[in-house]
Amino acid sequence: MNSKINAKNSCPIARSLDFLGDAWSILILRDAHAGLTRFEQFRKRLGIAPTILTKRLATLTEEGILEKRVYSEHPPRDEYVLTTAGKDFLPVLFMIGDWGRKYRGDDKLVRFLDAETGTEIKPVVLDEVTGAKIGTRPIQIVEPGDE
Amino acid sequence: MNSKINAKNSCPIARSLDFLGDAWSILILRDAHAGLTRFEQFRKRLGIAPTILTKRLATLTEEGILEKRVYSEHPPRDEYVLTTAGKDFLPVLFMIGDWGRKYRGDDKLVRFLDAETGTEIKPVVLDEVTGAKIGTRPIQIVEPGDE
DNA sequence: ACTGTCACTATCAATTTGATAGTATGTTAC
DNA sequence: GTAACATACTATCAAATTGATAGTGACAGT
Repeated sequence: MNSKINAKNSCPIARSLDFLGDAWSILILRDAHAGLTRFEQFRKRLGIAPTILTKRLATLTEEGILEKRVYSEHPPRDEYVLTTAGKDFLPVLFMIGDWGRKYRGDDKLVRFLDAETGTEIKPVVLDEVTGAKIGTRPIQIVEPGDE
Repeated sequence: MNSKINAKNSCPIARSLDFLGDAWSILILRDAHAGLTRFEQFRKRLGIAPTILTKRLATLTEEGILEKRVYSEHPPRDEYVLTTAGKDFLPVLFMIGDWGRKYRGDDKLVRFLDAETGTEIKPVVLDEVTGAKIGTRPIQIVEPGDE
């Protein structure tokens, strides 16, 4: 898919697809949120070929989702940390996970707990304005320019 | 990426990646939620090659996200409608869109309004149990088997 | 008969993927 | 001091996927 089409699309979903729309990128982001930062950590955890990992990390860095940082001059070592944009991707990951748990789940899934209460997190998407759950009320789509 | 790896993974995010992790699939789902159902509708709206569209629709159908339905015997015509699993994907689409609006947005984006109130929808992910916004509190990851 | 619509399939060049091996720059153990 | 190890990659290349273009089959309308 030509990413230049998406970048100029008026749809906010399409705009996100330059890096999303690739399974490895999503898994890298997941692991970055779990605390991984280094090339070898990602490679081992994901079982991804180094060629592909290099490409994905480069894309995510260009897209401003990860940031490359030198953590050792001698020997020269780099790590990849989440930017604010990357951290803000967490809700998307949670919703993807929630869908997977519901429709691809069985008893052997990882669980995410609230560290303070120890309770399992049940993510829901609400409209902050009306307080309604997404999907329970009709939606109106407005193209830019139309009033 | 080998999809069989993801299907047996203990991570709910990985389990979702058999169809997600492809930009076209996400766009097809977006348009299905906007009311499109037919091959030619998707093809024209997305500018996708028919070979690719056939493959994506087949995958989404196999995965139980879309359902193929004959809407005319003479002439023979099919359409693709969202299953419950497909409809439940809407919150994910909203969060992807929300991220895109924040980090890839400008003034020329489509807006989503609550049809009843006419207000713009501002999606947030909350933990239904604690009521806290996702990302504001530390998370504990529990592997299956570990107590 | 001819043109049009719809839901595709066939063909095939170009791109992307990803497995494997190797490299550059160092540190550590003996 | 040299052999092994660690990290973050790059080079190579076969295989798979992508996607552009053209065509097909079943019908409808005029």
